[in-house]
Amino acid sequence: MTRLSQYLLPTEKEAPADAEALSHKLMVRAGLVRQLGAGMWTYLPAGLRAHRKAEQIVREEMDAIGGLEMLMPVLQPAELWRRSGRYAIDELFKLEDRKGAEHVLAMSHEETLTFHVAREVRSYRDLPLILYHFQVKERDEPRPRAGVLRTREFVMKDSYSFDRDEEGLAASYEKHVGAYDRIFERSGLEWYRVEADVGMMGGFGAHEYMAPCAAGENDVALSDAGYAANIEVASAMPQAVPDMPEALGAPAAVHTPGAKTIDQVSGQLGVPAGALIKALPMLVGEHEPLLVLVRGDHHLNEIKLANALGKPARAATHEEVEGTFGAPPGFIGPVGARVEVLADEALKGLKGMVAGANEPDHHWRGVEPGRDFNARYADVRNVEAGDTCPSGGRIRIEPAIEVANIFKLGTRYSEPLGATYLDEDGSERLIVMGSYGIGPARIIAAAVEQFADEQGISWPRSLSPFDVELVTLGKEGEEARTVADRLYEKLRAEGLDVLYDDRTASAGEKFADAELLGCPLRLTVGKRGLESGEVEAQVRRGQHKRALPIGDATQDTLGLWRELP
RNA sequence: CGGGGCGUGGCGCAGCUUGGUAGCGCACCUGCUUUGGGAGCAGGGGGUCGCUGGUUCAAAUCCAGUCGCCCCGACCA
Repeated sequence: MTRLSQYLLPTEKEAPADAEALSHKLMVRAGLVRQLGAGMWTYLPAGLRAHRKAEQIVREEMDAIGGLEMLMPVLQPAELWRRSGRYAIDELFKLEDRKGAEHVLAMSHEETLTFHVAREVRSYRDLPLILYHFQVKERDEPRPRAGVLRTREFVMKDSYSFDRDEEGLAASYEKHVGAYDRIFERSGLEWYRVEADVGMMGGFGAHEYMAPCAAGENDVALSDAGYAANIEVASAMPQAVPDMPEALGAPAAVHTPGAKTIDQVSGQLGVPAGALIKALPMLVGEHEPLLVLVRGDHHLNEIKLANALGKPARAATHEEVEGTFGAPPGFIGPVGARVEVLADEALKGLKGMVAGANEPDHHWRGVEPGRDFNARYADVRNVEAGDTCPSGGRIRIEPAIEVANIFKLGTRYSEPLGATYLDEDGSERLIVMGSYGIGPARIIAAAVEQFADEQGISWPRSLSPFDVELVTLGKEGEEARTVADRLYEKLRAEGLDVLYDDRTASAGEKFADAELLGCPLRLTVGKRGLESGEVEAQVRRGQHKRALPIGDATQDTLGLWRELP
């Protein structure tokens, strides 16, 4: 029974003043969600329907690859997290019960499920397994933001694969790639599967599913040649520097008073920023000094640097630069450097460069990497729009929201939690794991972001809280009401989810609300249409209207529905 | 955690500079009229001015503290 007169769909003409992101504004205005606190959101009935639509797509595709649904608690003993070494994570909510026993609120369920599998799985005959659940995750986010996009509590579908070996893991991983590809195909979103950072903790590989939208927190490097990677790990051929200065037989000192920044140096010397060598004094693992070089117009990517070094590095402070690096900040350079030098690969083979002279107010011109200083090389820069990707296309960079990720865990959890099995030869082996997350709330928020227009939300039909919004303009006892009542019952009998706006409100108000909520199809039954024996159908995406003869309205609606995006 | 901003009926805001017991629009309730693009008229209900303390005869307004929320950055298993 979804008559709007008896439903809770509190729409607002104005968005909350503190809302910034489009999905935040529209989901509140359309009556889908309400805020309880920072990063805490309530789903109202219609919002929950959309969330469930996303969940159901995920569930069906998980079941299709043999995933087994279960349910694990959010409240957990702290001990489990001590064993995996994740107890110290700041994002983990910690609490005590009345007896003083320590607990946590789970931020994901690797520990929990590995704990169970360690007890229930004994033989290679029990493997492989894919287990999953939909459960609330709790994370003490440093900064919740953008409505439902980044919250402290949210539902995630997380699945975990358990295999005998890495070969098995690869197969389970591929199954998830297939399932996730189908999930996002069905969702109606614009999406990309991109290479992701595997982080310090794991080694084999990871992908993220990204939905491009303005409120996205990630930057994704894309090319028409099919390249897609998170900017954190993206790699590409740099663009050539225009108007490079001429090469010199040997470096020549130049006076550059007060020129401490790339802009100042390139301005004073009249050379492009790309002709400069940007020298970044870093400390690796807090102690080892390292001078990292990138082209003047490029930017260091600290994640790629950490991956190249095998451990994180941070920028040295001014005091540390003068002490440890023996050079004045702003004029540091690789020629005659006292510390180890790591150069970005984009510097290889360049000539006629400008670099700091390690003396106040001086630079060198005509510097050539390899000739004038030695360095080891690694790809540690951010790709830039316009670079050439490995498959030959030009890179563009778009903001996107991470809607899912898949990750090869290996034995990261099976080892500390003792998840082993007996192999055919009787030897005890560690179970090899993968973990795969997907956020239904982000899917629906991304859909709102991607397809909204001036009037409001425009759902893809796969995610819409209702298939059809039926608007009657007739009052109790009038023909338009009677006809709409009948149509409502018929459409429901055909299996469509119909939101029936039977309120006594003005036509304008009903239409505006319908467009704000954004169901893919709207049917209007009013006196005007009935005079010519028709009801009006309006497709939300593009707002094209079409008249349906009353007698065929049910079948015509079903036909229209099947063609919708 | 660093920087910035904001807390006044459900939503959006004014009032604060210069203290005198709270107002506007929307929404809501009642009645009548209206009914294909956010209706009209009339009547009405609803606010510890985030909280605590201080100054004062008197605090939404001044002072101190505190809590909450938003944005940028850092962070993001």
